[in-house]
Amino acid sequence: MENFYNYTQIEKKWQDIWDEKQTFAAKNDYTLPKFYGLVEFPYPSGQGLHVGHPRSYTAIDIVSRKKRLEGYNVLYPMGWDAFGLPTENFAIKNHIHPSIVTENNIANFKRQLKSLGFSFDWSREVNTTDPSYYKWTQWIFLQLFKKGLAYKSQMAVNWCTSCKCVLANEEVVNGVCERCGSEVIQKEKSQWMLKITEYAEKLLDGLNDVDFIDRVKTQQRNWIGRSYGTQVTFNTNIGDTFDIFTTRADTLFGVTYMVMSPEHPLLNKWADKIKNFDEVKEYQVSASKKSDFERTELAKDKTGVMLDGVTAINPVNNTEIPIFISDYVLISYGTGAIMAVPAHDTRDWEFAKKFGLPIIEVVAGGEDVQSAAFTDCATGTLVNSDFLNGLSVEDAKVKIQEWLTEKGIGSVKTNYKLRDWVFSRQRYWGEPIPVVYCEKCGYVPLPESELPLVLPNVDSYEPTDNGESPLAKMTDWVNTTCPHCGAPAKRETDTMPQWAGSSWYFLRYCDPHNDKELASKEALEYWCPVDWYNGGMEHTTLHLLYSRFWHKFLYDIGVVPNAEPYSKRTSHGMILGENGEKMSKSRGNVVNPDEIIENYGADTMRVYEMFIGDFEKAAPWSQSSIKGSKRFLDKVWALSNILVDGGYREEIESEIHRTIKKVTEDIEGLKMNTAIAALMSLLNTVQATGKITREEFKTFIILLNPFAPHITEELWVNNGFDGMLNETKWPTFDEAKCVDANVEIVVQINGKIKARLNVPADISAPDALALAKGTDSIKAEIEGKNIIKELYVPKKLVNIVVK
RNA sequence: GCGGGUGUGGCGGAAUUGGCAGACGCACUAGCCUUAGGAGCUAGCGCAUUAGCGUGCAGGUUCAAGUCCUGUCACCCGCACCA
Repeated sequence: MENFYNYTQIEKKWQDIWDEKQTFAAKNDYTLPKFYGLVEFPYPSGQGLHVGHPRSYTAIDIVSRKKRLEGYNVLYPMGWDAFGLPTENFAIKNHIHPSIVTENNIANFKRQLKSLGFSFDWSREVNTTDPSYYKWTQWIFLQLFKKGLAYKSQMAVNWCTSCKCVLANEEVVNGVCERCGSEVIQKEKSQWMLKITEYAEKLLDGLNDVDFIDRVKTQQRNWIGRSYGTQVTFNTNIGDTFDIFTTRADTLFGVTYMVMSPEHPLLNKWADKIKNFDEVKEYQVSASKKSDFERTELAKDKTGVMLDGVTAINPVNNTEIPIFISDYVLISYGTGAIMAVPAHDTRDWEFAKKFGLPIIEVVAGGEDVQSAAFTDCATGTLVNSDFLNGLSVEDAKVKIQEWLTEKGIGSVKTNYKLRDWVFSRQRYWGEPIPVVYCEKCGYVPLPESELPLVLPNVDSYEPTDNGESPLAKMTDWVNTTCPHCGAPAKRETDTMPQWAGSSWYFLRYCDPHNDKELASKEALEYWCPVDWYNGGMEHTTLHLLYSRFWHKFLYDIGVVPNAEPYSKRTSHGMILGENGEKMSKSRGNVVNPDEIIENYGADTMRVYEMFIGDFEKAAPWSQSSIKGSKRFLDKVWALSNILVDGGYREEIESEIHRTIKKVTEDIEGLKMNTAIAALMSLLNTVQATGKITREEFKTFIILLNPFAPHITEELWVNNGFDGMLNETKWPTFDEAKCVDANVEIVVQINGKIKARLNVPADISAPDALALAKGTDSIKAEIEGKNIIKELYVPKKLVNIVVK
């Protein structure tokens, strides 16, 4: 038999068999133990599959295949997150309807995925652009609307001055339009919002109950950004009061001025009290003109205007202090106003220096506060603070809180960085928002019986001049009647963002053809939660957070059985170009999966991507390293040549047990690279003996099967094993048989290796030490010296300390 | 600035509770085989020609440190005036 196998033919053969037999279709038998493995469904772009996609898909495919061999009923589904801007832009540019572009792209992606031999259950394929799917996306929106979690709000959006069109944040690159390179400004528009902030607490607390990798949990926690502090009411010289939020109420005696955001509503109310209102007005205008980009760039250079005529009174000492407006205070966080403590806050310190304001130290223990702010909360003692003097920061916070509460001017307050989710896009290629606007009734939800509200098929889906959705031009579609009062009304013409369809797709996989509900109760009870979800870190604060939000909402209204959608979340590292840079067309370092499959085969591609390095870390592609994986599979193929009858041979039995243990555990820990290394080692051992027994061979190819499913199935039938490999059982190991009867230990003198000994694995410490000291080379080393200490670490080493 | 992470051969990367650093693979070198080799097989492969030195750098704990502690440098990712 030749040493090379015809991977093209073999892989096609097995892919056809799996397809035809529906080998990997999840069973609807809800009595079986289940495993729900999930990977992020792709956006079917025109570029086709990226070599990064299969890294994630292969890993969970391996887990899924192993779980099946272990007897689980496995759901490993795939679908298409197909609404979105690139498709729409491509459609506009090439004058092809987005639905056709989508259809073509999906066909290409599907072909590519199938050519990699993933064990997806294709009978459950979902597509977010399919009306029978987005019917339920719209349905969920209606439930959110009914519960007051979807609302309209006036807010600033990105506007391209040249395209005369609203852009999503992703379309604004370095402050200019991604498509034409023109300036992007902020424009006020009315937008649909989802009240994700209402779930901030639940989203945080839920993290304690799930098995997510730490960096995902940390990133979500930081993003939600809970901070505990105090809301304090300040009086003014004109009688009005206003609130500020602080986490450092202990520093109240160090407050030397106040700052309000330029957008603060009290400013207009105070217009006639503020003597320099013209100046204030001017500052407000210039602040509003700054783009986010400029605001970030100018972050270090503090600007502001002092109010002339209105001052604040510090409640702890009745000192009159100035009020400034400055854009370093954000209207969207806390109360839009702060107390400034330059001695103990870096930003306040910079501002105070620039405007020549006093800096009063109230926490001692740092450097001179005139040269830098002392912000450490863990050390330091209160000074210049009357009744707080001598306390630690921690104690002072408690005491001042009590004092403020007693006076009725301060209360405990929790704030979040998380903002509500801007949910509308002025675009064609998205789910229509199922709401009608009636002059009399306002925004009225469509009756559920009218869902899906189908995206009308239009000839022109280009953005309009005035920043409205292309749907706005479809007057036939737009003009309707109010579901509430029957009067003429207009449909909402904005569509949902791409994140909508992907926020619940994993639920649909449980029961994808259901036309009565988004999925049946029984299906959800059985399959939820997802047992293992792998995806990119870039989705941690977007898709992953959004979908947790929707899921928690669906749980609250009784649609899903669990509070958390995913039990376990892992994340893969990126596959970089050969030069170590991110793969991109412009860098010219993109690797095409089709070419790899053509030249090396899908099994080699899979093994290589798993062997490339630590799954969680980025790894550069290497065109020469991939040959090692191919060579490995060629050698596996050649094992048929040296196959003999028999069970595990005594001399390699322990290595086989160790390998089963290693591969079994490594797959669960996503350490695919070391699992493959263990299989390579076993192969090397077996090859050195010149033969392999049937039992050894059987174990070996089952262990390899999840990694390289085609070649192993072929070897299975070629060598006369019964049935199909995927119907067999995962091998088991015996812990007791994982160790050899004899092991090599090293003998160290003062920690330096001086000899190696072969000893029985269960040798006693005294015997091991005696044996070591009886060895010639060791005898010479300890001759005439004092033995201070001697140790035996079982199965590892002997260390003799001499002087 | 804040948060998270990473530093190990020429390269990708391995190393249970601290216990033989460099598994496995790539590249490379020599030999074999071949009409030929971007194929295969065999052997070698951290540095240093010896007892020595080696896991970013400097200390420390320990019989023993890639692993623990203190300090420090570099790079990567995320957020970015969140009071």
